[in-house]
Amino acid sequence: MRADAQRNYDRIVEVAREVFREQGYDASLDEVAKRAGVGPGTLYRHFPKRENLIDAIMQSWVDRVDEAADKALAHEGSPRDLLLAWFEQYVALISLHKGGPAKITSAMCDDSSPIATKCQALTRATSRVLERLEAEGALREGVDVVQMCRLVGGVATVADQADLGTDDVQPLLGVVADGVLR
Amino acid sequence: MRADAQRNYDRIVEVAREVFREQGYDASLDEVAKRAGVGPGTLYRHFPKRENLIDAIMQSWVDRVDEAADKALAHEGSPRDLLLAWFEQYVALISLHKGGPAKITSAMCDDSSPIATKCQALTRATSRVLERLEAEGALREGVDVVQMCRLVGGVATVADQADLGTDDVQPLLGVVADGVLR
DNA sequence: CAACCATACGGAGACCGTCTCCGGTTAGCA
DNA sequence: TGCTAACCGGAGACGGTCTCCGTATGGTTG
Repeated sequence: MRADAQRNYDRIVEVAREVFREQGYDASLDEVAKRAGVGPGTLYRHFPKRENLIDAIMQSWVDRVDEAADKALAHEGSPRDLLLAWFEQYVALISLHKGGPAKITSAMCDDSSPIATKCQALTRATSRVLERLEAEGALREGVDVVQMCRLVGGVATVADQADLGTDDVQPLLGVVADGVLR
Repeated sequence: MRADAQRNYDRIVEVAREVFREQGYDASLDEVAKRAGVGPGTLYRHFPKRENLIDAIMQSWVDRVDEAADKALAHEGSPRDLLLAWFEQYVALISLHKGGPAKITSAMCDDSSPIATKCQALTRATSRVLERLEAEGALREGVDVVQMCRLVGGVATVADQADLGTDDVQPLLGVVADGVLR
């Protein structure tokens, strides 16, 4: 990649992160281009689809997912506490930007999605939590990772779109936890 | 209302129902106007916001909600069966059009929304089911109607956006049911 | 039945976002 | 220094939302 191309690429990602933080994942891409000081053509050449840009923004995010799982697993407490701790981390991670929960949850299991690797990071981290619960015999039969991600993702999506606060979200996660644990 | 206005109003609603069925709630409103043989101005005068049009389309829908609740309540079986039967009805009702689950679920509890009365019909029907379960002592403490609607709505939203089939949705509803029942 | 006017129509067009095409520019190399 | 492949970026096509305003018409009144 040529030096100027790399420069533009980095600048676009940086600016997009800022714009998406302010306006959510539906923000205008032309606005991103403008703020980055490049033409729309340049932006679309580097990132043909919006998802490609989101993917680029999320590069460092994968590490945070793993760290969050570590943190939840380190926490001592009942299986329910562990699960709830992870659910909260999960929701927080996918709700970083408005529109995120819907984008990420609907891309789950779609390997052709540009953000597929990001979804895999989430399912992998959730698996780690689930394995611990499994080992403790705290899990109901027939519960699998993808289901859990969809359930929690669904809660996060509703919370995101209806602008719910933590107080409204917590009980919902509680129900999901109860439905999944013995 | 003048006769020609009424004629146009009815025609727009009729056409919109058709277009939304084909293309979901995000369909172009200009297209609706065109197919209805009216100008965009006419459409927007009758329905200033997309939700107003959706609301008009859903006029008869409220009856179906009540009927669906009747049907679920008539069904004999365990509390879990009853709840699952209602959940499935619920999902089906709000998933009639693509984009519906998200629209309806995020309008829940927002009295200023044009489709507020429709949401109320849903919560009312859900209440009836919940009261029955309550009377049977099958419900956990601290579960309220809105939470349930959000949970099921969340599942429906994910299913809608990720194009999930019934086979994928059913287990999710099962988890919610287990989380809500004793 | 004619005249009037409040009401409603509808299309031109402003505005915004997406995305492409292509003439011009430039980095990197020989 | 000069060449060329790679890259830039802006003009503009396209499609959607929504408004404004000149025009048409339904309904009423004398």
